[in-house]
Amino acid sequence: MGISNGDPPVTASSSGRMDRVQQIDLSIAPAEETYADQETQNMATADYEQHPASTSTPLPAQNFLQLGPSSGPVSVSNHRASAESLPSRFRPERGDDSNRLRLATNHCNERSTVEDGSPPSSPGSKQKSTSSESEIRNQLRLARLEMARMGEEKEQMRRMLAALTMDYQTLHEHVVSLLQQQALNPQSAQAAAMPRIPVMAQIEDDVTAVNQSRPLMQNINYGSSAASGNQTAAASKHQSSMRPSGTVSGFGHQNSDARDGIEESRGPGLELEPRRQQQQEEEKVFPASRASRRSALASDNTTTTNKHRNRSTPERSITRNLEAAAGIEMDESAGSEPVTDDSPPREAREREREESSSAPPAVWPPNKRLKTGAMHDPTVRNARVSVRARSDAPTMNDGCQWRKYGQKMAKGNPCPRAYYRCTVAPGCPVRKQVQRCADDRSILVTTYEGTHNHPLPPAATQMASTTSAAACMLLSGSSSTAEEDVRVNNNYHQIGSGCVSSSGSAAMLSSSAPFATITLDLTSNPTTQLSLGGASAVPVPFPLGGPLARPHPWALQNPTSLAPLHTTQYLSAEGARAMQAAYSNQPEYQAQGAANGGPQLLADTVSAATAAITADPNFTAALAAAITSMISAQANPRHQGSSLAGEHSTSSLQIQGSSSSDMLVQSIANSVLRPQPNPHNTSLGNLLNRSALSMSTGSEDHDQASAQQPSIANSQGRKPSHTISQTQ
DNA sequence: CGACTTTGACCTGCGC
DNA sequence: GCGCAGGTCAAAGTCG
Repeated sequence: MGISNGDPPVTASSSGRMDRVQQIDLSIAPAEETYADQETQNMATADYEQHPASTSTPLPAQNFLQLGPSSGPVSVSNHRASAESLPSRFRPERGDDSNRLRLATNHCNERSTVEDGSPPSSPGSKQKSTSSESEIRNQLRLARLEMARMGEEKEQMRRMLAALTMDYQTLHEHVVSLLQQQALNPQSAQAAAMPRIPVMAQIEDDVTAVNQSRPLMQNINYGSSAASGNQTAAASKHQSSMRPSGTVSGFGHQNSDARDGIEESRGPGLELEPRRQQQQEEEKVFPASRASRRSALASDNTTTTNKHRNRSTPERSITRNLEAAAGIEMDESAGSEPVTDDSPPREAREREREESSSAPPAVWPPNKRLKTGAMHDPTVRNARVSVRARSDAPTMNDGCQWRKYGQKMAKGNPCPRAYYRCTVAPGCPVRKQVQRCADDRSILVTTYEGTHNHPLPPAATQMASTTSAAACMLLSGSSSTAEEDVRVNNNYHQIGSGCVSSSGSAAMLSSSAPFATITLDLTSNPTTQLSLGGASAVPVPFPLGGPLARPHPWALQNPTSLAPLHTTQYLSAEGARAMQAAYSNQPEYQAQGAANGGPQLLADTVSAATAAITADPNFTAALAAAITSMISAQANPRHQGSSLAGEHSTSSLQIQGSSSSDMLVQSIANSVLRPQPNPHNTSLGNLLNRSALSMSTGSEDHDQASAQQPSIANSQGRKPSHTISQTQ
């Protein structure tokens, strides 16, 4: 599946992509990875997790098997049984074999060429030729044996995938039925507000049991778990805290306790013990309360000069990180607690800082971890949702209150970029960037980042919901990854460069590495465009509004792990209508719309965009192709791009509709339309399952896909990416 | 007077 | 190590 287009070299964020490859890719092996230690195929699961070649990162236990929505207590044993064979199965043996075969073949060819050019009558040439022929025959025989073995493995993988898919489907059906029962129950409303529905708790317990029994399976992600499973404790805490109890996020497993929040927020997801340990270690390293730190900084700020006030010292970074990670908790402390001077003196804090810096490397230095564009959680801060819309106003009216806190001139754009912070609630981490398009200054590009930790106004809520779903979908394409310590399950959604026209016809989503960015282009015409970009883009309809009000825990896993690919899909109007119909059938949205009485235009936009994106069966193909491309890019680090949205070049890839589109589309629709406890798992799980299945359907499929892929026409000549334009 | 905007400085990550 | 670019902060200024 190698897409060879000169892509940027591997960056720190690329490690997560490799993890994703391992999560999803059952049959496509990184073409460039070589697993010299063939004996490791027989290694135990734990050994495999620590296999030095299995990932470019030192992160063990990041080999995910994403099964999709984990929805039921059913067939856990099957998962376990299936997983028994995973360690060796998921190893990129095929790629390894392929490489070896390829190398062998090339070797033979080279030899033949050289020898053919030698004088045939020279002494010893005949003998030499005979020996080389025998060698070639031996190599061919070996190659055949390898191929036969690969075929057997392929069959095994197919069977395993089929079993996993069946398990998942069973679980999903079970959960759906339970949810329906809950809906019929008069107490369903209350149950819906429960942070943790019983069935999910049971599933979670089952999955946890499986994980505990099998170390490798710790990272099995059932749908949303995929995202959450990788989340760090801080991120989990952040996520859990970011869900106000009063919000409608049905999947919000609220729990004030950080560690509980990890498990709860992940739903059936699995938490790695090392992550807990990491959080504990972090707390050890930074024992002081976040509030006191903030107070300390505040007090320090008042006593120091402007130049030396709480500037970005490591401590400050830590504080930022903690603040961001703490979410509401931190906000509350900041908002309600007066700035006291109970903080330790500067000397003490510097000492503490030194201690922190000298802490064992088991804990990634927070001041380093935070930076990569994300203060505390790369997923949180890396995921963005952009909205392009024509507006004469300085900023779009998205229903939220914003306060401008900065303005900078961005490179490549004569128009300044303004930075806004949500002021609806104190401490809301949501920020947005507003910048006019350099080409067309009538177009306002608004990029949202973060998740509201407060209820949103009706107008903003709808849009945020859709945005959230879109971001989830987008990011679901990218499996959870593990950055250095794997932090996933962040309620984070971004809009990068997509569009949904108010007419309900055009929506273009794109994401680009290293930031997973979904872009809604409201400036385009009625054709819905789905652009899966750089990281992974999933076409999702976004109502104008703002950041995600109802975050999907699993959604923003690790944007950085997304492949630098672009996929663009043009959805048919028929699909849009179908999806709109489906959308209108969503009780949640109906009730919401009725209660809110929000702008009908906004609702129409959302519904239309959702419909357009999710109804089109071809979307499935686009998604599958995007995932495939992402996997390929992950397998080939050179393909990893780091360009921001709108900066990457675009290539085109023509793909045909997928036969599995119905199910996937339905899953996506569920995800978009029902941001409930784990419905998004469906889409993610199906997506991944489909992707894995399609990838495991044989090498011919791969070859076909590979052959399809690169029709690369760099339009911008920067970092090549790929656009999947679906032909209808 | 409070809320908001402007603006220069600062910090960090990344590429060279 | 240096410079660049993006992002953030907070004092100063502005507005209602």
